[in-house]
Amino acid sequence: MSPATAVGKRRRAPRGQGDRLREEILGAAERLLVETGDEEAVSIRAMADAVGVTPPSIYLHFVDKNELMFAVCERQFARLDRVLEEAAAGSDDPLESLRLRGRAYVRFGLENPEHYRILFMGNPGSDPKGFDAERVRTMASFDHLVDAVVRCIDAGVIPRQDPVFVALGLWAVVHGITSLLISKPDLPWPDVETFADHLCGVQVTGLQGSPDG
Amino acid sequence: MSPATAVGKRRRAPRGQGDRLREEILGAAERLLVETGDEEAVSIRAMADAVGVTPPSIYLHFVDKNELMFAVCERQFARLDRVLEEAAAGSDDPLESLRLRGRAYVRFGLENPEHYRILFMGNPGSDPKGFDAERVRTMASFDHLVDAVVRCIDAGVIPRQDPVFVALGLWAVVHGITSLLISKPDLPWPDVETFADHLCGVQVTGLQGSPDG
DNA sequence: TGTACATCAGTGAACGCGCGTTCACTGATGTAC
DNA sequence: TGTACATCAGTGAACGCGCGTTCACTGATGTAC
Repeated sequence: MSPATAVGKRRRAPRGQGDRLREEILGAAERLLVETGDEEAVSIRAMADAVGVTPPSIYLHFVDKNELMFAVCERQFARLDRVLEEAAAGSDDPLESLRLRGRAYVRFGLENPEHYRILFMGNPGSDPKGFDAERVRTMASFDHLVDAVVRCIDAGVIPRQDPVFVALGLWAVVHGITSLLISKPDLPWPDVETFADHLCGVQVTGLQGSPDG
Repeated sequence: MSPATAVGKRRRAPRGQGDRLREEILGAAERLLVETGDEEAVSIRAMADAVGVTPPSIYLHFVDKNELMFAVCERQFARLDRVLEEAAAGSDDPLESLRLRGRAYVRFGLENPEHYRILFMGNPGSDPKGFDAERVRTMASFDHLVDAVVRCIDAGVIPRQDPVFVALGLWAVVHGITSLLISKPDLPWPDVETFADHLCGVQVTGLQGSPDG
């Protein structure tokens, strides 16, 4: 069933619209990540097959696999940011908004474990080239998190201190929950939402009486 | 330089001591993880080469690659536990001891990123078979962490509550720091020890005034 | 209105590579007679 | 004390596989004359 799965379901794109295939390929890559739950399964051949095209066609739209995976990461980053912003908009209270953000982050990771994995659990050496620290540092969602922390500080619910430092700490906490649940889903975890809320809550509470620096 | 790197440096094991090679192979696997920083580089061929032996020899000592990687994980688990116990013994104060434990955990991960990766950042589907949740749940170091939490509760420095729940939370926090630093080492992180101490401290402080359940 | 041509999306076959694993074997060494 | 033999650590060559990538090509379609 694997070879020629999609044969015949695709018509060659009309003249000006070669770019259509590009989008279809990216879509197929994401679908393969979801369906197989395994980054290894996202091969040039598998993507071509999923789209109903031969492998060399991929190279009409991406110079190599690295560039393709880079594009996939970019799209997931944008999606994550969108999801977090929407969640954060769910409350006017800055602390509650921050909490919603954390909860949405964990949910995003658990609903899209392979997407999350390529974004934040990869080997830095084997991440798509160019998709490096600089890229992560400048990603919108991190700035948005820092802004959210600033709003909490301004509102007086978090003591005044370096918001980037606080943001990195909160990120580490939600990342810890998310990635550990992804890698070890069968441990006796408490309910996820409760767990995330609890840990974020504890973290924020702890910031109040921060004992040392 | 890669082929036959180790040629000649090995003598065939004497009669009763075939098991020697087994240990040498495991050692080579660990060395390869450290040196290449890439689990992919730990192939049957690479290990055989590192030990100065041909690939089929590996199968005299492991039924397949899965069993070999399982053995590597077991050894790392034991090593982690040893490291944590030694660190925790550094103080008689239960809270300080817990903190030392957290700090040592992060250090272990950052000093052995690929070892850490195969233990706690793998895809559950591609972890060595048998090295599953059941194995992790029963690993000594987790029990030891729970015990350490119990000691804190008994000493009154952490409010009385389910120690397994608290332990999972603390684990998630140190895992978050460790794994994020491993995957994104180039972000503008604060000093690692300080950061770990700070987050663990905040977490413990937060547990005092735990706002909800 | 008809035809030659350039454009461009996509193909088919092949490349070299490293992987895990299998199979029939070799050759040193301790042991039994 | 000498020799045949069983044991056992390790070898050499090969298997089939899927991978990323390249190369010369095909054939539909819009455009210029």
